[in-house]
Amino acid sequence: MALAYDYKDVHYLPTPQRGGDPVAALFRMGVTMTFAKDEEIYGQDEDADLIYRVLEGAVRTTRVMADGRRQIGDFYLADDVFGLEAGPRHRFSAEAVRDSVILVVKASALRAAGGEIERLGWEATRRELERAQEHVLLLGRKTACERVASFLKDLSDKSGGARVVDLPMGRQDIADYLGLTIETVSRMLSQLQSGRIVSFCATRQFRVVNPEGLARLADQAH
Amino acid sequence: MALAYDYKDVHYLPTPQRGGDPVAALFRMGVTMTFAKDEEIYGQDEDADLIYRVLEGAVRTTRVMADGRRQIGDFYLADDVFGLEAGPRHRFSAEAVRDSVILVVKASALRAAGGEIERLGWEATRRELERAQEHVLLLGRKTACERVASFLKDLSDKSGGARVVDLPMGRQDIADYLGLTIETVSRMLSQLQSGRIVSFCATRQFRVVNPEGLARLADQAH
DNA sequence: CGGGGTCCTTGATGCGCATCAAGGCGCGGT
DNA sequence: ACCGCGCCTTGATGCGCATCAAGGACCCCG
Repeated sequence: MALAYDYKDVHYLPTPQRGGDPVAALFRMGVTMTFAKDEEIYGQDEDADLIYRVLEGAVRTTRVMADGRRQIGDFYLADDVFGLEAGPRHRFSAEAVRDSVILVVKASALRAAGGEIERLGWEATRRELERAQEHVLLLGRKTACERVASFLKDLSDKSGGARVVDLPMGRQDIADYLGLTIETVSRMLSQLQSGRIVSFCATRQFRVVNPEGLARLADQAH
Repeated sequence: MALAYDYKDVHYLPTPQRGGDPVAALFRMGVTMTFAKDEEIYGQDEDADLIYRVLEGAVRTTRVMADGRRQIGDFYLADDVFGLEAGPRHRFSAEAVRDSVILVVKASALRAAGGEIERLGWEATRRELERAQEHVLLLGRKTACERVASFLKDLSDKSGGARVVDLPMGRQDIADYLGLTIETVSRMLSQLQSGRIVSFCATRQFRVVNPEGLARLADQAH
């Protein structure tokens, strides 16, 4: 239901100023929308006419095979831009991982703006590509333990290297991102915990106990 | 050795006209270079100041982990553009799969050109992203047999849906692209052949015997 | 405070692909 | 033609992760 949204959810923005962030320029004429947990933001094979930015919450992009196997392309947290992963049509769908507030802008408007603004769109696309390529390496050549370690490290890095990190998503989402099953994810998390690499304060919050150990497990990659 | 090339390999181009191809505009002021089989075109962590187009031959992008595990990011055949997969520095290296002729242009020159030309660069980056995301799905959720089938179908599609297709790369490269071992690739190829899906005329050339069967195996993806 | 549902963990077993090992095939050199 | 070497195939075995199964932890709601 990307475009058939409720108008109560839409708010026109008075030129948001998010701390001198250059990407904010992309969204000067956007609208905000709210999505409930697990609500679809856009669907596989829908037109890719909009681009999006997370204000609050978390988003996943997913692709489902005919028999139900699911792959998550990426997660997007506060300030991340998504929806660029497409030609004319989206190859993945996007869903709210939990209740989320999303800023939306027309891609065509962006293209029309030209120059500097357009270049920011290219930059964002390039970052997406880099992340996708890291993901390819992870899925192609890392073990289950390395995948989970990479995932936790990535989350920690995204939070500016914080030692205590929240997991916005459940175990099934992690599994579908890492190309594993929920049981294997759970086992690897337990294993990392008993190896004093991380420590779970709650099901969805962990502490990095041994950052070097975590990096070593994650970055066997050169 | 991307930049320390031999000058004998460099030829300035008299505005190449490749059949009205729009991407050709990107390369109006490029130079051609030749690379021998397995020669490096650019290295991991090198500056990403150039973009490339295959004129003849084939190229692979690779990433090697500390312990030698290797992942191939993608293959590039005649007319494909590569080298966009990067911020300031390349995350993958690029090597010639066999003797190849490559057209090279400065990315900064392209950026300076602005407008229409720059947009083509964005388009090319977006196509790269789409391919990387297909690769993620393949590596995350497809079985060995499906991966090999997808690979063969992809090659056939790239050749305009040809029934008889050449494999420019060896089995090890296929394995490193698909996240498998060389033995498994070989076994799956044999299996597809005895299932009358494809038929190998030579080690590096096959015929698509049953296109629907191949598509069914490859495209369990919606 | 207790009941029920969802999500998560842990254990037992099995399978798909990796690993180890041994030839076979094709191709270039002499 | 023949040899030698690299690449590929095929077979035997093992391991890592999936699958199947059974609780346990947490949370919402009465």
